[in-house]
Amino acid sequence: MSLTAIREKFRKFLAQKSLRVTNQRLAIFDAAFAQKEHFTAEELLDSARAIDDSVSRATVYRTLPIMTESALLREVDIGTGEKYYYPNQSGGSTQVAQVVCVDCDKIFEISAPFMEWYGSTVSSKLGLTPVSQRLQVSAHCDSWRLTGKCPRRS
Amino acid sequence: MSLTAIREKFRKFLAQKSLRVTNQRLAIFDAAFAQKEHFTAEELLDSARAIDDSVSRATVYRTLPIMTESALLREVDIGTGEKYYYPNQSGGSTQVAQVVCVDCDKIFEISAPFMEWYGSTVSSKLGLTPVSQRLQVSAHCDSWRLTGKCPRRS
DNA sequence: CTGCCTGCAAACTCTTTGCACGAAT
DNA sequence: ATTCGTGCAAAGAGTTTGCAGGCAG
Repeated sequence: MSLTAIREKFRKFLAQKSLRVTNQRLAIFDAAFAQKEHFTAEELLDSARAIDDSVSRATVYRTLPIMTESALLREVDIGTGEKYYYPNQSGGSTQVAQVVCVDCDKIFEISAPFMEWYGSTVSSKLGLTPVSQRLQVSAHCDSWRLTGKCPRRS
Repeated sequence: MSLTAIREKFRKFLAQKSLRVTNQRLAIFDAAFAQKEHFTAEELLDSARAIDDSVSRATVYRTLPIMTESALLREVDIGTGEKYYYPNQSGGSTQVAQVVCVDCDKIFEISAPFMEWYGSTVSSKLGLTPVSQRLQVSAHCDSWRLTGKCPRRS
């Protein structure tokens, strides 16, 4: 899906939910889809301000849930206190696991279709209906194991 | 393992690490092992104070990592902001997944030995060495689906 | 024009920390 | 007698929210 097509999808989502298309929301959208890695709210704020310096932290925090709901962004919580986001290029609701480097917090997204099967199997045994599942692996990079340093870390 | 045996294990762990056996630490220990469900730091504080009312929030927060390190407690982060804990009766380091009811936050612990295999497989492909893995399924209880109410919820 | 959106700053939640006192070894 | 552990209260991090003014529809 092209960037303009996705931006159009965002406009439509806003319209459909009777939400207004503001410059700030568009700036945040553009900033989000310009990211190459997972990003935090704070990083998104910086990028969005480079596009439209009137964007405030509050608006970023108010816009993120909208973009997550509309499946434009994915939210990842790796338990570090802050949430990470990344553009959902695929458009679908693919099941993904994360491998997280505990040294630099880099996140790798790994397709894990079996997760959904596991979720249903385990839930039904408990009389529950699964909503979502997450699978995360924390790991050291091998260079850390060998040299005590993570190449991506300060 | 009996409760007194576990309490003894706690004393030994403290001694071995040159940590002092204080009334507060023992009260927190007893409070933790009296819990029937997963509990939060705040809940543990309440229970511990019922045993020794001199226990402070700070000491609970300082003791939890000690008990987690010593494998007496397990820590679970389900992404709700606060961490949950529960006594590790088994003594071992079993791989467990969680099924979490999104209505009442009840946590079910499910044995999932394959997680470790998955973690190593996926990590090695990325040149990483796995440290830990977590698998969580969020679900509604069926009574919520049918009646719109969760039996355990306010 | 109406009412949603916005920026600002204060509030919030959970957890951590600096300090001086008190207790375990 | 040391030194670690403690309670208290303040600080911290990330996120949310109340309010008065601003802009989209």
